[in-house]
Amino acid sequence: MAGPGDVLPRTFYAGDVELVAEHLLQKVVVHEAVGRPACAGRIIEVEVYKGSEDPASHAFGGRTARNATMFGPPGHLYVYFTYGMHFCANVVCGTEGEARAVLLRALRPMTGVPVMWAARRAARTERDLCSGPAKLCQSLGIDHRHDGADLVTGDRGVTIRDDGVRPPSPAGAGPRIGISAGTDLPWRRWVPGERYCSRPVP
DNA sequence: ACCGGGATGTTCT
DNA sequence: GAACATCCCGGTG
Repeated sequence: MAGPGDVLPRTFYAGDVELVAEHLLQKVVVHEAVGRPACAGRIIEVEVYKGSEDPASHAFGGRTARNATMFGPPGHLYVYFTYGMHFCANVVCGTEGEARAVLLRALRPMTGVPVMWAARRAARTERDLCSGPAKLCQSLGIDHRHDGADLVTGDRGVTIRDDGVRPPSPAGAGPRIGISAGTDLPWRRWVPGERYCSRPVP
């Protein structure tokens, strides 16, 4: 295998979405695109979205063409387009039909950093590369073509791997960012002490 | 450091 | 027509 560590199995994603979110911290997102070096970053900040019962979730109100991937089986990438110019990536969790997902909010760049710089001209510091859900997609080259990608088989080059770094215990927890409903829920999770989070943490 | 406005287009009411 | 799981840039302190 080309990336660091072992690709996470399907069963990893099938559990309770809050636990999966905490266990995703310190795992490694790898994008191996044809014709360019692989790039990878360590997950340091995520958010939980709980499908039809969560007023902040795209799945609130039921299935549509856009959110269809969320309602599918776990271990796939749900990529959506927003604000006319940005892509954001979620990991589908739980069981098929629940529409639960974990939004990737920040990574610490690991490998292929020059590729990330080339993909994100606006970045001024290394922190700027992946310190936000749309920034990390731009740096890693993740877009609408990756919606529905299988993270276990790596059918579109994207996988998530365990290289032996343990998740924090306890993880940081606080309200989600950029939403107007469900702001009372502490469903943003991060690696305490990380400087590359999307926003300063409490 | 913090704040405000504009970019840009898909999705849903 | 409004909202949007965002980001960037230029202002001010």
